[in-house]
Amino acid sequence: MPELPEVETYVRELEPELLGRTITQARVFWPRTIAQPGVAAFLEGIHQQRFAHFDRRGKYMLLGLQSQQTLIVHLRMTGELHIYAPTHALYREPDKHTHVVFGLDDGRHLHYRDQRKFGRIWLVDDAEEVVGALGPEPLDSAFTPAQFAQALRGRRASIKTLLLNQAVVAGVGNIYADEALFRAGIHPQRGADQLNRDEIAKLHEAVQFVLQRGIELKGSSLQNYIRLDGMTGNFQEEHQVFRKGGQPCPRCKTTIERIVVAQRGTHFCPHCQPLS
DNA sequence: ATATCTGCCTGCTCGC
DNA sequence: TGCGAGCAGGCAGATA
Repeated sequence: MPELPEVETYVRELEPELLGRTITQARVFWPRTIAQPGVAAFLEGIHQQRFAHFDRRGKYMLLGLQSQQTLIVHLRMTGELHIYAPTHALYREPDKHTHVVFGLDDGRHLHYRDQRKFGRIWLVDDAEEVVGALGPEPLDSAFTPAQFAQALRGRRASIKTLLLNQAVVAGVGNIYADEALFRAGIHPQRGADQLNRDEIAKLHEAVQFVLQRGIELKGSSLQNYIRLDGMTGNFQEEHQVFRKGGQPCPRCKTTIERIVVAQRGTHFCPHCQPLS
C-alpha cells in the first residue's frame, strides 16, 4: 500500500522521465478513476500539456502542467504507474487493471494501473482544492514536537487512529504507523491525550525516522507496491512488527501481537509497547 | 466538534 | 476441484 515513502519514490522516479514531456493523447478505461472534472473535460484539459513541475503532498502526487493546472494522482491501495516504450508487450495490449493510458510526445505511454480501483486522478486549477485539508508534511520543519503535541491535545481517540488521520499529519499509513509506534515504544491503543511530552517527542522522532528510512530504501514492497520501473522497494526488510504477528519481537523476543485498531490490522510488541 | 461505521473494489486464503 | 465467505485497507460520506 503506497504511503508517503512510496509516493515520494514515485515522484522522484517520474520527474526525470516526464519533465518536459508533453501529453499527446489519453484514454480512460475506468471513468471513476477520474475524480475531477468529468472524463471529457479531463481529456481536453491535459491535451498537449507539458509536465512542468513535480511535487508531493502526503500520499498525493502533484504533477504540475504548463497550463498551471495540476494533475493529482492518489494510488490509494493498489495503484501503480509505469512507462512503456512501443516495444513493450503492455504498450499495445494494456491488461485489465490498466485504467488510464497517457500518450507522450517521445512515443512512450504512461499507464495508470490499479487492481482494486480505489485510486483517483484529479485535474484542478489549484491543488489546494484536493490537498488543502491535510496536516503538516512530517519531514518538513513545520512538523515539530510542539506542533504535534498541539494537534493531539484533547483528542481521546487512540494514537494509532490519529497517526492514520491525514489531517493530523500527512502521509502516514498502516505500515509506517505500526513501525513508528514500535520504535517509540508506544502501544497503538493508548489515548492520544494520555501521552506525555516525552512520549510525543519520541513518537515525532520515530515517525520521521521510519519515513526517512522508507524513502532511502525506496518504499516497502509487500503484496502490491512496485516502482515505476517494476522494481520493488526494500524497506520491508527492515520492518520490525508490521504483519509479523506471532513472530518474536526483534528487541525482546516477546511474541508480536496482531489486533484491530481503527478497523486496521495493527501489530505491536506487548512488552516493548505496554498499554499502561 | 470528534469518533465511529459503511461502501467502494478485487485477489487471495480458508474451510467444506 | 469448486465455491462462497471473509479479509485486506485509504478515504469519502454518513451517522451517532
